[in-house]
Amino acid sequence: MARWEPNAIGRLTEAAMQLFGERGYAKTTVEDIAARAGLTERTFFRYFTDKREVLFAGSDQFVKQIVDAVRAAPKASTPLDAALAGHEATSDFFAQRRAFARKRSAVIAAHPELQERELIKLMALAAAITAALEERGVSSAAASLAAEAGLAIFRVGFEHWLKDAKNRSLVFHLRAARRQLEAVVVGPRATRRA
Amino acid sequence: MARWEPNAIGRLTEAAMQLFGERGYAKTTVEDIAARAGLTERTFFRYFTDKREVLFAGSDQFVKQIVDAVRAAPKASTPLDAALAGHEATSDFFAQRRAFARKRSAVIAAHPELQERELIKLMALAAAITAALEERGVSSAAASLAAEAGLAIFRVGFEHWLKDAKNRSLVFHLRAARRQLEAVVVGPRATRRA
DNA sequence: TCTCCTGATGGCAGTTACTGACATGGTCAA
DNA sequence: TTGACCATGTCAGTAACTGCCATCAGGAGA
Repeated sequence: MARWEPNAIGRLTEAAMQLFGERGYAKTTVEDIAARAGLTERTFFRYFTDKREVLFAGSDQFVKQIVDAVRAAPKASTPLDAALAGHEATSDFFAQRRAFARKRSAVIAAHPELQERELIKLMALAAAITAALEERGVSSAAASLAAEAGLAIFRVGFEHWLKDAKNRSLVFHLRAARRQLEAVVVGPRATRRA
Repeated sequence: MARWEPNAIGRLTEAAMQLFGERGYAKTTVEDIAARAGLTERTFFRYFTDKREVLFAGSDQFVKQIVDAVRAAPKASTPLDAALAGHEATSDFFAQRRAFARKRSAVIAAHPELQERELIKLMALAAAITAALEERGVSSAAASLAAEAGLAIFRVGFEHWLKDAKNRSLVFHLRAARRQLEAVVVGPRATRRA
């Protein structure tokens, strides 16, 4: 028998999600979170660099999954399509966790401190995608723009996916957003690409 | 003669920029900043909600200037062009402060805590631009995408402007980035818009 | 079986960001 | 001259975060 309950990180994360939802971020102390998880404040700070980070554990693997998909995209893909291939690779993952994603997004949306952390994680993702695109021979500026435009598409598509009463896939919403970005950039009366 | 030295906010901001540059963000306390500005910690927190905010004072007026320019853009402009008209409206402002902008950007780039704050300010700007575009009759999703794509252009253009040894204007770099985004979205062999 | 080492956890003291309540004292209008 | 004003100061308190050392079950080796 193990000396300690397993999965301390998971318990802390779960406790934090609950408490932030119940009382709000500012009104829950790290001690509260640790206590609900059956641990102490000190242990919390061994797993997470700060109070915000508790909702963002595992984002590294997430980035890796996306970057791998960018690398694996067909050579002929445009930079934007390669970036989107990365985001589409998360569709199955999210499909299994729609309810959880909704809760988590609601908590984050309600707390600017958490939004800040989410934004910097997304920019780290953008930087990783930019690097992956550069590996593919895309120029630095084009890679940045494709990565950031891809992120804009992801943000809009993800939001619509969360709200979608019909439960259509993330891929569906990403592609819709992609078409819309094209229209917005090129203009309504533009000739479409060959 | 005034009872107190004038421009407390400016002195605090200047002191903070200096100290963050000299010792780094983490190693300068709010008390340090206040002392260099000839004030106390308590007064610092009357002007700024937290330690990070000291580098972001006045961002409201900044947003207002951009949103006004978006509103003033020609009716016929595409959503993206209207958003970019907003960003171009800052070109003269920045032209006068290139050296300051470089210092400030260097300090922010060196400190993730400050990047987080900058990102959330930029997202607030995106939200304001989105609202302004919706006022113009642009659909919600298109407005979001145009605002975020505009921001991507701004970020890339601004970075190039900072580094530009030839000191070309921000407008120049924004337009270059805009062209590049179009290429990235539509694809290299695409037909250009009429 | 004994022993030693490892590794997750706890305890504790210290620093600093931030807040609320109240005090101070030039300045300026009446 | 006076009194209200208001930017600033003082002080005490909470909570985020850190460094250092203690604890102690379990596994490896003797």
